[in-house]
Amino acid sequence: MGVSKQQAEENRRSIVDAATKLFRERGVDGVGLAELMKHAGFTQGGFYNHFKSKNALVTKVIETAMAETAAEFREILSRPAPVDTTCFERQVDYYLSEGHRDDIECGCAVAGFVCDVARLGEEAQSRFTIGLNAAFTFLTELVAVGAPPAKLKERRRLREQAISLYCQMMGALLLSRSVRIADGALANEILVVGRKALIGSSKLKPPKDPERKRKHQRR
Amino acid sequence: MGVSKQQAEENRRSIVDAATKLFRERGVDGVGLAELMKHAGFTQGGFYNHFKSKNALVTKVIETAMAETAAEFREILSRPAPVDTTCFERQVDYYLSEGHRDDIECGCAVAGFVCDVARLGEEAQSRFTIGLNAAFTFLTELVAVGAPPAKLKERRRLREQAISLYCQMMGALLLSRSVRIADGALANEILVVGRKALIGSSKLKPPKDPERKRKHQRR
DNA sequence: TGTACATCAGTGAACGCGCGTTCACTGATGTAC
DNA sequence: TGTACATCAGTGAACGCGCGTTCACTGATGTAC
Repeated sequence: MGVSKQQAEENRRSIVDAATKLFRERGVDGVGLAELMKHAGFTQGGFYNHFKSKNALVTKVIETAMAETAAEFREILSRPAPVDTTCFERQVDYYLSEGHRDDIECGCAVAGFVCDVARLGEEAQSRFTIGLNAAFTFLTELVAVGAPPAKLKERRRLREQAISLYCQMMGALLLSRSVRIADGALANEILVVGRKALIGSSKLKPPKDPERKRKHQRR
Repeated sequence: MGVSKQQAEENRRSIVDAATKLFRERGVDGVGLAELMKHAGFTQGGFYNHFKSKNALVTKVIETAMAETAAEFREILSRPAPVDTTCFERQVDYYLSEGHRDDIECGCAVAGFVCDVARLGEEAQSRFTIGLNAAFTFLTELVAVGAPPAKLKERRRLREQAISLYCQMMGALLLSRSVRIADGALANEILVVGRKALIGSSKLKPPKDPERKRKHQRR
């Protein structure tokens, strides 16, 4: 129907946006191109003006989602408000909230794509890796804030802690999602336990500060 | 072609066995009934002599996989050899081994189905819940062994610790699988860090025992 | 115990359907003169 | 600046294919007498 180059670029964006939500919610195999294009506001024939195959879209979607994830992390770290220990806590509280669990289509892209990506090829995985590393680095920054000075010298240790915390956080999210319909109580318990353990463990070896310790136990 | 009732029962089993492997590896949506029946050694028409739909098979597969998982846990706990702290360590070492990560079709059923189950209905999820609870209970037993006497009185705390450790363990397994093809080094790092953190954290509050503490730090 | 028959697991072809992909066509955009 | 034309995003029908499911048929199993 004749469309400006800029408009075409925006339309391509719409397709990727629709896909990033639908793929997360129902899986790559669970979404057809006809439905996808309809969600983006087009007819299915137009798809191949933008991507050479469904697989190419999948790669693009993961790449985009991961780039956005990484950008979000950078944004948080560069805020005028200083990064302090509550930063990590807020992150955990959000990540393991019922809201985030239930909002799969807009939720964490790593958790949303982790299963599909394991079954996809090298190309998709390598885009995924970028976002995953960004998440690890981001968390490393956050745990570094609360870490005792001795630990600060060892970036490796901090990264290890971040990786381990991230696994726990994402694992809890996925498990909570997987039983939500059948057993809401269990699903919520997993979230609560996860928050408690994560926020607790980030303070396991803090600078000696009895006040903080008491706070932790009170939870 | 005429088959005894016992043989028919065994054949149904073959279908479930083939499905449990294929579904784990490629996802429920990634496996067709024709291929599935071929793997089980039959033609596709016979499927509906055993199940009223693909969905019914999915439910049955999850139910069976979860029952087997639970049975395995019971078997471990009832072994003549006493359950000691190495039990937990061995479990973690196996769970986060490269072998277990790469052997998806025979690996942990919870990790294998967690993503599909989140998208399935209540029926499938409720079967899944049974296995998940069994895993939590099993891990609770294992961490109870190494826990200080004070903690033993509080089953709730132990269960919380078990849930949190399980999330971490499964999260690490899934993340390692998701980047294995594109970045084997990162995939292995996740496993190593996970083992270190899990085995370390299970000993974070042990009975005061300097020997054990030194061992932990040496890792 | 032997015979006649109902049962039902297994076969393989066929069903309609939605999939990913291709195609001829449209017409505004963007370019060449 | 105005005109003629190439480009190409979008349409919607069609392609072959594999999906889940159904069906008529087969023939050994299991049952009734």
